[in-house]
Amino acid sequence: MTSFDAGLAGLLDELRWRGMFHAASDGLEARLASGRPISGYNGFDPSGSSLHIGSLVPIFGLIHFQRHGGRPVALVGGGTGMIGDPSGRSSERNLLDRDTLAANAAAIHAQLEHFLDFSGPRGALLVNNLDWLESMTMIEFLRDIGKHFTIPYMLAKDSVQVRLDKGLSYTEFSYMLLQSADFAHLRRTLDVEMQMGGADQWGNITAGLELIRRTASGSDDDGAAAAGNAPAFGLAYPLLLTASGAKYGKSAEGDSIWLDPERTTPYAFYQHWLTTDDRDVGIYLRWFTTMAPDEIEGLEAEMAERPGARAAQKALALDVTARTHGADTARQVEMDSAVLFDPEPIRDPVVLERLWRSVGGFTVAPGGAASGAAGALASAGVFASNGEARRMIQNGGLTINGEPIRDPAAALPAPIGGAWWEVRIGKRRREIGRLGG
RNA sequence: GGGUCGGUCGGGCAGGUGGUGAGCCCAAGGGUCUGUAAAACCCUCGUCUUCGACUGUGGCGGUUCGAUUCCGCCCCGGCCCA
Repeated sequence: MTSFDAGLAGLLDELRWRGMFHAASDGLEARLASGRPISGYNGFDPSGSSLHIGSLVPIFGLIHFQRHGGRPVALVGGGTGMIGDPSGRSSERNLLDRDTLAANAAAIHAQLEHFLDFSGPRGALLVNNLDWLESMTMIEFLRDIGKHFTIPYMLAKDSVQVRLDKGLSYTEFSYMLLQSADFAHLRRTLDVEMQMGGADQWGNITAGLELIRRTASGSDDDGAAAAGNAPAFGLAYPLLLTASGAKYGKSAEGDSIWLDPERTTPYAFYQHWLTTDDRDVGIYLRWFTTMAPDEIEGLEAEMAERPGARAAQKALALDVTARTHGADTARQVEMDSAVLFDPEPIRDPVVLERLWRSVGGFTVAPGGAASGAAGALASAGVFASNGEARRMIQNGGLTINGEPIRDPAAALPAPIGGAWWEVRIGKRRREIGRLGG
């Protein structure tokens, strides 16, 4: 039986239990224990119009922070994102990039609303560092930011050290100063006392602490004196790796799993979590759900007893999908998955039509059905090439409408209800085909 | 700007004295077993009109019966010098 203080005092205990605690700066624990309201922020990259599951780490950092009474601030790096791309520097391109970045920031905001509560006095905030970085003059930057850092200090950072022999541009070298400027700005304008981030961000986080400490020391900042007398704090999560050592956040094919249902369907999203390695599922339950320790440990015990039932994977997939795409959608794709992976092929045209729409399907041209199965499926886009289709068939990986297909040249089986094919590719792929026109 | 070394399958590398280019490792996919997991084992991994044919060694051109190899120009990356 594990339980945590529901308030700020219990935040670090809970993060430790979840395995999400890597490091905290001195005084953070005492500052949280004081129970006084506190705001904390985490940065997000706005270079795309959607977050992907790699962003779930910082998102859940903020979720747990908010659950324990903190005010989460999500920072989109519109300013840092702009200099991050060294190509495309024409002024026109920059203006376009501004529009894109603004759109991306809005899209990210919408996604974060599924995870964080933006309402009320302690509601989450979204800020864009373009708003203050863009107007800062070079003189201001050098005088207010650069002045407080020594070259030896900057060179000592791990992130710099590993790049010294490979080379890094001045822009990249300066990145920690920009991030420090963000932190100092948020500290000053929104009273944000804490920055959260992955372990790889720790150097940049502490650089921000350094800047705030130096600029705060002259002026009085009595607010921080009560408990934990530092003016600002940092908190880092560990780096998350999969059991097989791969970089977390990519699908088996190397594609990102997006939070945007237009990019990754809720069905594919659910499937991604459902096929989680046994060795990872306990970690993911801790990191990507808010389930209580009892519940997670119960699922783990069940998995140890009857691993084939995959109760933990199912619970994980349903919970994360519900949080990301809504409870109704999550239940729907859960049912769709059950139907698609039932040993019995689907015979009901009504069900097939629904799946064709919700799970995403392909269309076979009227003439295509008569030609060989390999060619028909390749031209319908199910396979990347004719050769891939043949290979799959020859390896025994294709079943259509319950019939194993062994001959690439054989015609497609008769469509169910005159229009539908249920295609099973390997153990995991499921596609619904429709006779098109 | 000068010099130099490189660019070969998704990634990392081999090899190739002008005569059929693709081999290794990893990743990936299929199969068997199980559980839509892992491991293990087997198979596959350029394209096509597939018992056969056609591409293909950064790009464009040249020499040649024939170019990955030789020549010229260009693009990209590493290192050294300015």
